[in-house]
Amino acid sequence: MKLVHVYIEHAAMQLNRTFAYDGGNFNVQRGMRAVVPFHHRELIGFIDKVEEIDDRDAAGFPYELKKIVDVIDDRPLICDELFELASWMSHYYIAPMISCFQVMLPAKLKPRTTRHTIKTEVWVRYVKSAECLTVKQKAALQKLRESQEMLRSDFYAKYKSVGKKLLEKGCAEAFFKEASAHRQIRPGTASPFTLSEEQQNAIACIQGWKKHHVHLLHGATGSGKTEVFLRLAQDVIEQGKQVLILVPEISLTPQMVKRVEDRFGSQVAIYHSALNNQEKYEQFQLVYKKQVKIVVGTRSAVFMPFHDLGLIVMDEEHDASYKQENAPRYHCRDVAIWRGQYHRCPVVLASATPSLESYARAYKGKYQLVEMPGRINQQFPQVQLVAMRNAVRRGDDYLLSQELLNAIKARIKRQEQIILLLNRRGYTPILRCVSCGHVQMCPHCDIAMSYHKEEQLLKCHTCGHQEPMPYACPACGAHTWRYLGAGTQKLEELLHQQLPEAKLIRMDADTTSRKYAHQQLLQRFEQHEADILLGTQMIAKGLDFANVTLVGILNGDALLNRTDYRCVEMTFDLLEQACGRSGRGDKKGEVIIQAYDPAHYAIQLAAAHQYRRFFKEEMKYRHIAKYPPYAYLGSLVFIHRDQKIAGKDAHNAAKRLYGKADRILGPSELTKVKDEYRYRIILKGKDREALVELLMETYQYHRSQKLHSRLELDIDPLVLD
DNA sequence: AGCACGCCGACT
DNA sequence: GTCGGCGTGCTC
Repeated sequence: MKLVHVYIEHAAMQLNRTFAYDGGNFNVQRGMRAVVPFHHRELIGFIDKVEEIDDRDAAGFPYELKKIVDVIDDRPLICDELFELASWMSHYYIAPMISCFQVMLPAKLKPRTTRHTIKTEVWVRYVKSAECLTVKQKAALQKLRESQEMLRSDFYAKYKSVGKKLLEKGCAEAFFKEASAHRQIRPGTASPFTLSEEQQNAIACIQGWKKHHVHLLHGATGSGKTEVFLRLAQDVIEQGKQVLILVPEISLTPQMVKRVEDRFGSQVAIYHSALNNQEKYEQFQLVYKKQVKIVVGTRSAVFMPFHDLGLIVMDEEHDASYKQENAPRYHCRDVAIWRGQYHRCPVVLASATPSLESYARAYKGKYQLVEMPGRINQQFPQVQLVAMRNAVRRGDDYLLSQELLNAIKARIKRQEQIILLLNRRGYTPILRCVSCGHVQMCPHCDIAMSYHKEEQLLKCHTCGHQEPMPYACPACGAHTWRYLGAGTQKLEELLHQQLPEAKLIRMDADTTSRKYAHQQLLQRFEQHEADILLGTQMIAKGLDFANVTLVGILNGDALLNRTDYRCVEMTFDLLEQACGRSGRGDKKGEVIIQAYDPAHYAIQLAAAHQYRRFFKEEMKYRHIAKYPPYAYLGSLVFIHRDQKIAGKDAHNAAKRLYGKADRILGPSELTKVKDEYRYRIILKGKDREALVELLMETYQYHRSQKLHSRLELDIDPLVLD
């Protein structure tokens, strides 16, 4: 008989082991999904190992082997490569196998759901011709015959009554087909640009390595990295292989998607989180059935079922959205490099501001460092720093200095466009009672609520809780409020007062919640329907508007006030990326950075575009404090609705861990989120594998003690606040 | 999770 | 003698 080992998903128990079943007469292979009986119910699981055993041996099992109810797939959904990848991830990120399978698949194919939810659509095809047809009917039938098959709705739309008649007469017939992405066959149109010497060099450097290798393409903003990717991709496609291009967030990089589609036409699949389940499933099928050559996608696209990858490109490789913040907490970069190694193909990590980890590896020679320091248009924007302390002292608005205001006026006069970056949503973040100093906090999180003037609401930016703006102070009954800080809504209002003639578009989480809102707003800006684009950090990256000659960064050092070990790096990235939005066309660009601490090295070096010096400076601090890339981090967060329980479990765990890691920090209390208290312990270690073992051991102990708090592990955490 | 099993007290 | 309330443990 066939002994089949199956991974099962179960809500309460994180089952990270297989269960054995009798495979019966089913065609069973590793990576297929199967319906199995499990404790009085039927569940869907993933088949792991299949072995042929003697029936007498089966009788010797300490438990009764149940029969598989059904096998869902007729070929493995998780191929050998992805199975191996899942095993690696499960260990590397300390996550259950089943969660690794889950993250690889679009929701429609995940174990919970059954195959019945897969959408089908009605198609029509040619059957036969007949004598009795009218001229119109004959013409319609001929068209159908030429195109072999058509979507019934399209067919009816084209030939209303004629189409129905043809079906009635039996000349055409309807049939069901699984819905798939509709791709018009269109060739790539855009002709390649002439390459600069720098671009040619970069391509030669990368192609010089025949086998798998990781390359770090450090190219200044506007240096023409995209064209390098497209050339490399073209070459790989001509060899008959596939290409994966990863981008941080598709809605923010519409221009990248457009350029790839223009060049390669219908050979491209797009995969990102804004697609609905059906759309994701359709794009997944395009790759599974080998119908596309290139995938452009966000983090989750790194799991597409490729069979012959020839190149992986990761644009903006430093971006934090490549890290998944729930289990399995993988970093897309690690997975991309793993797959590159498996397929023996080059992996190109690209950024104007590489992560310190990647740059350090390139610096040491583990990756090939390819530099493109110049800009295509040969000019960098001029950067001006404004010390806000002085500006406020002489009477400027604390949001907008006179220098920036004058510069904006000058651009509007010259019909040029402006991007303003303010890293804060809402109107004024904090509402404080003048008489008693009360600040309204979110009832579920220990975080001050933000005031949104347009809707007259207080919103919590952590959990989304909203409540109407209180008239009287709940603490003392007074009704004079003081507004502290300023957000995008407030800035919009201020600009309307100061520059009543200027048209502006505001872009933040509040104006872009609708699907395609991003693209629409950006398109309107591109067509010069507004002079000013005002937004949060979502507008700092990837945008390419030739007519923008001024970028204003309103609170250049806001990120520096955070407690996170990466806040300085994040400040540098944000400033350097924002600078890159200015002067991308023929006109000279300018950048104005307002800051309260303009002497800080992150701001000074970003203003001077000195990545290398920033790298060396910041690495000193990381070295002293033993932070990445000098050490690995592990984070343990204990969570419970009862503060005492969360705190006690965390302290006990810290006691047990003491002396086992190179350094241990905490437990420190984090802010309450969604009514749950959280305590974090941070471990630092030189040896990642030892850290993994230690975290795993702690987790198992925590489970074996049946403690009530929930323990969340994160190895290589990116954010620690 | 969710269900069976078993231990023990209450009640016919 | 038996019914049922809840704590415990298992799921191929």
